[in-house]
Amino acid sequence: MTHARRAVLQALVAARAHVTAEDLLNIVQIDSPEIHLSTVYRTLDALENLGVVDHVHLGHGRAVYHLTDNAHQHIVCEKCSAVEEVPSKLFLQLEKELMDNYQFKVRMNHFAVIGTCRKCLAKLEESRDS
Amino acid sequence: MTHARRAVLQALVAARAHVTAEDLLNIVQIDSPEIHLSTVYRTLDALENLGVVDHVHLGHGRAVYHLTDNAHQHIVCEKCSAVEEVPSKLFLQLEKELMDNYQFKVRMNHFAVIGTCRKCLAKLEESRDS
DNA sequence: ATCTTTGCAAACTTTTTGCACCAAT
DNA sequence: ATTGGTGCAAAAAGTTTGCAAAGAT
Repeated sequence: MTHARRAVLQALVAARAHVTAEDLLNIVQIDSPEIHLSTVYRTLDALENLGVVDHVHLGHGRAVYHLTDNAHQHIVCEKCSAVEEVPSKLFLQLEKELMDNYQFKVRMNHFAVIGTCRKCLAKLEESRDS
Repeated sequence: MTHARRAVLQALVAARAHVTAEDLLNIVQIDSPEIHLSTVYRTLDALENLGVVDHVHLGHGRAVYHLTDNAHQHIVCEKCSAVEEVPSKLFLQLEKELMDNYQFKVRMNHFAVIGTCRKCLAKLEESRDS
């Protein structure tokens, strides 16, 4: 357990949400500006191997990291990029079906579910009306 | 409609499966070696805007492209990278729940569902026994 | 003393872009 | 003739790696 690792882990706990590697870098650099982005990646990698941390792809580009205990999924609007969390239990039936029919054990939360959010759907409605 | 676009579209139809931009490049270059990777990307982009093509992220790195009409999802094993297609109807209930509870219109197939496939699960069982 | 981790710079992978030239209507 | 598409090379964006120096046990 080194200084850098402690700092990254603390930042991750403090963030209490999905953060990118760069977000974490910005947080840890407030107190420890010498810490490098590659150290953040290596620490996250180590923490993932320990099963403490997971990363999720919310969309194109950057991945976000979070502590493993959060039992939720992410739904991401492809129009406005809004991210919402939804409880994992909505996915239970799908997980069961994939297990029963394909003997496939889903790790559902690795990718976000993308689509169109409430607000953007409403906007689309509006513009169709006019 | 130019030569390059025709070639890319033909390659995509011929492939009849998920292919990466580079796969497509390799196919079109058999007959038209002057076609460039950036043209493939630009053509795919144009075709996506027309709604003819979709791309899916199967895992880290490259995306795969396919014609829009294929109504299936991809499940990808994170251990062995095997890709399997599953019918969209397994996802209907989830789509309905997200719509009813969150007014969120899923575009389910943009990301693959990742997890562990039958074979790799079996291997894990074995190694646990020994 | 040994083995691991760090900082740094540089590589890497996939995709996008600027630009001058060429092709399609 | 004009608008848009193409080839190329180079940039971007996100992540990974090689290495020598520094740190942990």
